Amino acid sequence: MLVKRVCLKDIAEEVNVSQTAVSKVLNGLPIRIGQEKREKIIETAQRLGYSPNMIARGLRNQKTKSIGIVIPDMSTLFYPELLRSLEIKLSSYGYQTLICNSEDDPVNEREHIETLLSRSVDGLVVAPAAGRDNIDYFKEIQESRKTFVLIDRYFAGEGLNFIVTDNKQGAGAGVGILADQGVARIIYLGNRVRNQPIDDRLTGVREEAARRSIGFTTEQIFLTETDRESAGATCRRILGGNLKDTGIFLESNRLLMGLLDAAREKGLQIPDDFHVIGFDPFIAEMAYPADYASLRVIRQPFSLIRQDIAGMVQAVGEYLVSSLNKQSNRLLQRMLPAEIIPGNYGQDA
Amino acid sequence: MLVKRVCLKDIAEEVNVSQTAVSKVLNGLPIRIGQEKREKIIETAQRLGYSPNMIARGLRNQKTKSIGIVIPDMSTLFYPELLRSLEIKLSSYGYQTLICNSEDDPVNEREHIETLLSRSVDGLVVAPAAGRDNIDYFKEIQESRKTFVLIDRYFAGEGLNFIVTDNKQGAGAGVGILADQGVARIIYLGNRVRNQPIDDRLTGVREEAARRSIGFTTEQIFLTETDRESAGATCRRILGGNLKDTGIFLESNRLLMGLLDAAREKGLQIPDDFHVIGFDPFIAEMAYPADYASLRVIRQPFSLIRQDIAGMVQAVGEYLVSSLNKQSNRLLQRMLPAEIIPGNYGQDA
DNA sequence: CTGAAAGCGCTTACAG
DNA sequence: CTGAAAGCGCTTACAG
Repeated sequence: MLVKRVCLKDIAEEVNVSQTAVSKVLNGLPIRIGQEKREKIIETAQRLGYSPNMIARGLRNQKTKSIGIVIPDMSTLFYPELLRSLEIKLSSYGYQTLICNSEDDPVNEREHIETLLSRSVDGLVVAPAAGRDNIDYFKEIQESRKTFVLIDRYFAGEGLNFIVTDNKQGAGAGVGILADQGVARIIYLGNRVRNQPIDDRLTGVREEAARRSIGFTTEQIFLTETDRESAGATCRRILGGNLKDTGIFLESNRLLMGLLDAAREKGLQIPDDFHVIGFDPFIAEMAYPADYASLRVIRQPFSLIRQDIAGMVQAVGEYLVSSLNKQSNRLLQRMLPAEIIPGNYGQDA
Repeated sequence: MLVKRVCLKDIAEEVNVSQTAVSKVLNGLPIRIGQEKREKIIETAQRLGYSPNMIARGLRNQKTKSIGIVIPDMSTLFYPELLRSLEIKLSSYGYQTLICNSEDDPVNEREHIETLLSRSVDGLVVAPAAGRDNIDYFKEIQESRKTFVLIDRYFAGEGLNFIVTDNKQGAGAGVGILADQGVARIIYLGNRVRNQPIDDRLTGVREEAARRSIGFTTEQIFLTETDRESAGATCRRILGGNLKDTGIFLESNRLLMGLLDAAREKGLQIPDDFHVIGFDPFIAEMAYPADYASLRVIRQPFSLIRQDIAGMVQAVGEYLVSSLNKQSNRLLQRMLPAEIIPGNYGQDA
């Protein structure tokens, strides 16, 4: 049989007190009641296995103790990692996580947010999908005083809350590493589909290159689809040219395998034939023979620029808690510094 | 200002009909009402941006159109991948995914399930944490006729629903591959913390080894903690012994990096000095120099046994839909075959 | 056929 | 101080 969950009324009848009394005692609210009755209520609740119906409570309180999270992608380790930390954090504050996957499509994204809103989530954390389609929609939500924050990706100058990596700074630091390796010329490999954070990376490279008088012109920027095939094709063009004192800047770790595939074809190695730096540790899924072969191109590990996921999650957690409790609704726009993970040039790998 | 969402009553007042009429029209339920009024209702709902409050609906219907998912781990690519497919599937059926992370701890697991239940999820998909602590609890839930299914991990002979990989069959197939490579002796590297699926793997190896008269005794089973250090230490002991015609069977992909570290230290290579097969494509997070060095131990890619994640998700999806709609509550215990991903021995890697 | 009213399980303002 | 009653936003059995 479908067992009915016990509710306040059941306890009230059992103990012979009002439902109000039960509610107040169980929630630790002030109420004058005999010690004996109080204990009886608590004992009975325990015995019957009472646990409050959060749906009813949510309807009554207009608060559900839940947070909606929308991310564009679960196929790298980046968002799952972010999700995991966020879930642990929120759950420690008693919040339930509702996740949605937009698959980087603004239409999906919007539908998912509508659903989350119809489920009365108390707050929304969104790593927005590609494009600017939903900016006005986000503004509406934020202006409705719903707790709202963008994570990882943002939009500049739109007055939306965000917590992201300082991509410009990180990219600049990466150029510094290349310069230390004697690079005199940078080739930038980026995604064709643009968004603010990766534009910031490009800006960071351009500005730091200028500051250090490293050659960097428009012809040195290559944009590509991120699938391995396309990235590989683009890289074959890059690697076909002159590579003397060249550092290749990878806008994201998704582009690496394509680069390695192309290098392998041409018999080139890192760092012997060119230098590399890029954003975020990449993961290799060692399922296919070709992967091993391509990884061999890396004769010595290069440095990486890593986003501070833990820091972002920490910041989001703090923001949610403060925003959810108080009515404070001030603008929050934070950029967290990226970190350099050094390779080991000069040592034996 | 915190904008109030529009509700049925608002529409009813605006159009001057009963709330009942609005509800029925909007839900496409049979109602005799003038074409004009009907259109007015729909138009008004649209204009005011009405969207039903799922919390209220959930309370009234005792159904929330939501599914709770509890997984033990988000740090490999396995569960995120599973989560992603599941979320896409469920969302296509109009179900919201509530996820929780037990961190492989039964106490967390139980707390999370309590929370999910208090949120009136319609169903529960659980990849159970280590140990058997919650078996009785799971039984209670399943017997209460709540839609309930274990995924990826299960308990034999307990009458609980599950959809998992046929680990015994997969492991046996793996032994076949090793045999084809001329292996005459198997060393089994497994997790110290046991559960049913990995026990099945061990059984599969044992039975297939016996069938093929491949040496496999208790001394050839090594159990270890799964962290890289511990696995490495265990593997140093293994690799210190005789390795002639030896195939190492890896119970899970988490053990690989330890094996590679140990092999590198000892100057051993695959397949020159020993053979390997194991469960699931492993991922390498290429952040640290040592990872590259250790991966070089693999001179030629070995074969892998892969679980059919897409198949499991498909099966779970089908089960949920049928169980949620009908009152059919029959026992579901399915094992999906594993697949071999061939390495490329004999070719140049 | 139709719409007012009950009720899902809570919390809390308010009448006694 | 206390507990009955209202109300959160829905759906649907039921009285008219």
